[in-house]
Amino acid sequence: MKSIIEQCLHQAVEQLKQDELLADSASPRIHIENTKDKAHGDLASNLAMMLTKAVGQPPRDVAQMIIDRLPVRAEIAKVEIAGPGFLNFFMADEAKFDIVTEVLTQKEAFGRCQVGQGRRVLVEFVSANPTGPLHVGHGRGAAYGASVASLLATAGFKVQKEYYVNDAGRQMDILAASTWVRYLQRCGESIAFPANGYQGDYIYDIADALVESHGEAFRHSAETVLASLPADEPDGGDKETYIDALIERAKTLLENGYEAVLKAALDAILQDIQEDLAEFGVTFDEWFSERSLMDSGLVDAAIEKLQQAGKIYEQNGALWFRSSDYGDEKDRVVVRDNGLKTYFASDIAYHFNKLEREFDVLIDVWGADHHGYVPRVKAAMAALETDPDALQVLLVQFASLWRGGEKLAMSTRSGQFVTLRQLRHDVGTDAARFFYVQRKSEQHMDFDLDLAKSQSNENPIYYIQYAHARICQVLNQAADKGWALDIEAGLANMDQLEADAEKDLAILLAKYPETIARAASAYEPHQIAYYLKDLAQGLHTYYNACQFVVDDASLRNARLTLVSAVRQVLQNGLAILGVAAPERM
RNA sequence: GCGCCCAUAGCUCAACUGGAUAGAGCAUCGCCCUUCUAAGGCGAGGGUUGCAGGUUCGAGUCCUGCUGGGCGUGCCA
Repeated sequence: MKSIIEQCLHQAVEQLKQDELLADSASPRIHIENTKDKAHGDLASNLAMMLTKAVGQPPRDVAQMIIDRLPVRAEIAKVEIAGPGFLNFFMADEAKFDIVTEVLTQKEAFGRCQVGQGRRVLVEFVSANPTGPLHVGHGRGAAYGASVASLLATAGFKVQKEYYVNDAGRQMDILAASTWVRYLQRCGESIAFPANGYQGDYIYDIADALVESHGEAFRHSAETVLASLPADEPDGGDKETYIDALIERAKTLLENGYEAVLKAALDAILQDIQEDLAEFGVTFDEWFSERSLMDSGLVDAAIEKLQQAGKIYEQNGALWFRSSDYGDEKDRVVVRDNGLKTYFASDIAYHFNKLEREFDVLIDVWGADHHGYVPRVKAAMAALETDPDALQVLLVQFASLWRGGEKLAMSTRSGQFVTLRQLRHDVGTDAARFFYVQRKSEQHMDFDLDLAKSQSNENPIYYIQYAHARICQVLNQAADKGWALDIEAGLANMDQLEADAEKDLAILLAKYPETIARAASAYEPHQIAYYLKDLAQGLHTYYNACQFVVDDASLRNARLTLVSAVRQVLQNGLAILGVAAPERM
């Protein structure tokens, strides 16, 4: 419908040019919006106001000039000038229900569009360090990233979802050392856990599995392990120095066994994360290993490239990248004075690699605490002569959890945090996915556990699911009476629909495709959530206003056809958000 | 100190990218189940959009300066 009006307005503008009331060079952006107030018709355009200057007449006069040149269309019942110069379009009632046919013929494809034009987009999200289970903070990134990915796919992008696994570097050594100490404790060695180790209980589970599979193969006496190690923090030492020494000791004593311990820990945690996300309805096409980047020499190659571009210099024994040449606050280290490459070095290589895989758009979903990182990654892309604008970093703010009216304090280092798995078990996947995604990502959000958990009218997810279930049950009941829905008869009798609730529903259905397009181009799945609430409300209003299963076959089929179109759109929208559409509740 | 993000009804949040009288849910107060699921519907009250300027036909939205909060500002990841 919008496109029809757009065409008409376009023709009117051309006619204005022919009549020499408007310069040929003028090409106004034709903007059509949905009206908030029914008195303003169904759709409105501000075109006349936009053209005020170009035409040199007051906006309302321009509006009249446009109306005089509008082609006549059956779908448009009436056009009015209103307010400061708005053009208000009133749709013909018959035309309002055309959308129902579209929905029911396109089915799950209804709402798809081509704003993506088949461009290849890589959505990288979650990418939590594999050093422990996912917590609720990761949950928001997971829900958001997954919804953005399916939103983009719906909008005509070719989407690949990727999880970047930080399986290289010192944190992996700390993980191995933490696991080894727990393992030694399980073997009966009296050895204190390092202050800088990963404290969580899950390390015990990995150690237990290690005992199970390898017996005492990695056991060394506490005396041997601790011999001449510096003091740990509780004993007045430095925890960083201590754990580095402990790591070195582990490598020396375990030799090849060290890799085995590390791999056991890494595999166990990765598998846990993978299962956790799968149960959350979040899957990936690729789990991209940082270590594989290192091993295949891509990190060295990327540094080499920067060197050739003259963007690397040495200072204090380290290699620095001149990111400040590209707007970063200061230069950044890529190779430390001890020869180790930084995380940033891997990230440069990773992003370069993404583009080499011929993606047109790169989307990174990051926690907002990493925002300071954006300029240096873009700087690296620019230095490598790739387009920094191809990278779109979407920042997700933290969610604070509330229970019993109190904010839950969380700290990762002490292992005191609510895991994503706990959250799922507590409130269920549907409610969790919906709650995360119903807020704009850059908005700080409060996650009310009691509300998400409550199976009541306070919980918005049930409101939408209930609308879907209601439609299913109505259709079932009609079928039970021998009045199975006849869509053909329904579509042929749409003129039977005269109630306001019915017209409102049809207009809501027509808004779905544009909601998808808008939400996709802004990376805002929350718009889908709000739309679905509106659509569900329209259905509930209709349900209370009219009886669907009536004796009159043509009216009955028309009504059931309308609600089955609503059901289809509810399904399509919920699928994007990763929320189930139950048939009964 | 500097940089980025945020501030909208009592609470949690929207507002179609600058449009008409700023909207929902929850909470409060009225109504509606012998009729397809009341996890529902209809209605009422509730606002100087943090403050002060500016840009223009028009600002919650854009620009500047304040106030208040979050985050960042490592040869950590």
